[in-house]
Amino acid sequence: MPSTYACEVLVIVGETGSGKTTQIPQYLHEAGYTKRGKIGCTQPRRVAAMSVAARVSQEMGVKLGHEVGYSIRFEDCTSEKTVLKYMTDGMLLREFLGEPDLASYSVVMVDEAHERTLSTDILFGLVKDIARFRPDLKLLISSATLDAEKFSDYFDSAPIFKIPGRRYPVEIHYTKAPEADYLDAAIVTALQIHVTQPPGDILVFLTGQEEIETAEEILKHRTRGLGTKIAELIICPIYANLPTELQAKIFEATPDGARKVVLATNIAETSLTIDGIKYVIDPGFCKMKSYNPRTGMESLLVTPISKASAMQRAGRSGRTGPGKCFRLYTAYNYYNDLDDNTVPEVQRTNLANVVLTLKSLGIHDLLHFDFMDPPPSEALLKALELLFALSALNKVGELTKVGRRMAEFPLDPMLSKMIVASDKYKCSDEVISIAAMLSIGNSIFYRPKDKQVHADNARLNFHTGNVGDHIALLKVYNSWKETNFSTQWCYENYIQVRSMKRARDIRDQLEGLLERVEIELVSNLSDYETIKKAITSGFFPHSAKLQKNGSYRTVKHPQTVHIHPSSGLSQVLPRWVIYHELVLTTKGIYETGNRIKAGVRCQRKCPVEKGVHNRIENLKIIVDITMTSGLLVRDVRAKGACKYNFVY
DNA sequence: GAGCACTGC
Repeated sequence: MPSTYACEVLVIVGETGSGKTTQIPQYLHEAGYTKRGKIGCTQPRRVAAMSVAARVSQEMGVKLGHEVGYSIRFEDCTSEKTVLKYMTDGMLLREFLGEPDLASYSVVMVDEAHERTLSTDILFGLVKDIARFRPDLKLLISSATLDAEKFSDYFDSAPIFKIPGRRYPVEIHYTKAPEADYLDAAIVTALQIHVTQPPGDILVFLTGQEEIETAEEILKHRTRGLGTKIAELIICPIYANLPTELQAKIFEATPDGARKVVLATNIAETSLTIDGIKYVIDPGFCKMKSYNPRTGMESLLVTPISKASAMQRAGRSGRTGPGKCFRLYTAYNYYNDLDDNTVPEVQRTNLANVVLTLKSLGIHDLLHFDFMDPPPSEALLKALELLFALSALNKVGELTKVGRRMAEFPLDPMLSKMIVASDKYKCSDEVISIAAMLSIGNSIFYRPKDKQVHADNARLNFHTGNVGDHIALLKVYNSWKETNFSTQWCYENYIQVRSMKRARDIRDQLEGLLERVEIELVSNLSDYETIKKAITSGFFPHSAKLQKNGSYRTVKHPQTVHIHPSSGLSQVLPRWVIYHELVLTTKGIYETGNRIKAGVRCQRKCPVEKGVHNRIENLKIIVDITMTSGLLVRDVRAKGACKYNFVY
């Protein structure tokens, strides 16, 4: 049936501004496709799903949430009437769990497929599979020009349909020789544009908060030195962790005679668009997550970007008129050293959660799952091994009852396991708070440069009684709750309001899910030991033992690590610790010697010479250890150790 | 005594 099958899948290529996302679902609706099911359209980001749905409902003259709606985590704006449904790709993946054949859909459109998010890649395999026995299901895969052929090949030579887009020309400039210090080069370039080029704002792509803060200081210093000889230069930093009220600055209109320079992370590449940008400075780097399946360690590394990413960055200067992009690498570097596309996330991440999801969809032979770009098999095996150790899978790789309960939670398996275990220890109330706090990552505590001492003191308050970081997080959440979720309280305690609100949303969702897996909401604050036991039954693979010299040795993949100074236990040094994650830092180059360099893997070709290579190699193994006290770990270690012999 | 790209469920 290849010929009939091929007609059911269509690859759409359309640049931004082609209207594919808003128009195609409407055409299909008019053509009668919604008579026998919904049209679902996935987006990588929540904001996009919401705003596109709003626009389409307006164009169709219907109320948002009626015929046209959207569905994102924490917010379902659809009704029984909804026939055009915009949603995040992760949301459709969750829907698969309840409806494995997507019976209520007649059309699925995977939009922005070129971004290759983890969810998009999993969806590919799943929709390709159901299309085999559901010839009535139409699949639309919409992507940027570069990978159209690849998508077409994957979907059995599906036809490609091109939609022209409108775009302003962008002039690309390269450096004549590689830059030794891209940060300095970026600053010099920005100042040169400022004094020599016609009006228009500047966007500089940097790798992270620290780099942005450094650049801001240097720029301020240098423009001050020039005094009134030059026009005003307004410096606007922007990165995801910047408090919301400070982010607003980039959207303020630039006053006449002045020029704005926006110092941004990759957030400005896809997630937000800034009006008035005419010049882009692209040093060619970003921070990227990579995963070492051998050690199970994830790390963030400064890495050269891909050609696709460089083109996306350049395009940011041509949104409202012709633009210019200054690449701080040579044309030779661009054509010969940069990869065509960014390595898809599925190939550089821990797959424990993906494997749990696929298993609960009844897909057992994961090594032969039809990934467009398969992850390393070691990563799959590692995930299977972990799930087995957590008792989520049995010896033949089938989901256990524990595993089925775990799969209900949108969390990493170790966090889900800790929640499932809290049933036994009668402390689910506290454990879901901790799980929610841990799952937002490390953006809870706000630590401005000029008030570090105050911020650190505020943080230490939550550690009274020498409690570990997990219990401290619980105290933070409960204290905030006692103030009736006060914003003022957050400011006084140097805590990020936005993160806390997210923690509350996640916690509410987890509380709702407890009911589904029949875990009673029980609180037990009189005894932290039960809470620690629950945490340990999820996190025993992350245990480490104190060494004589004050460092720690991890149990599973023996390696020397240190407690991160931001941990409340960095001065306490318990005999045993359970840590939440290992992080790469600049500490310990001599303690761990070569092992550190071994930790920095996946080093890829670099478009610039020496200077930047040094920046990368000087990163060392980071280790943040967040932990509970030690006594629990001993019995758990024994339990974990005997389970590690799993061979799939 | 050091760091946290960006999403998403």
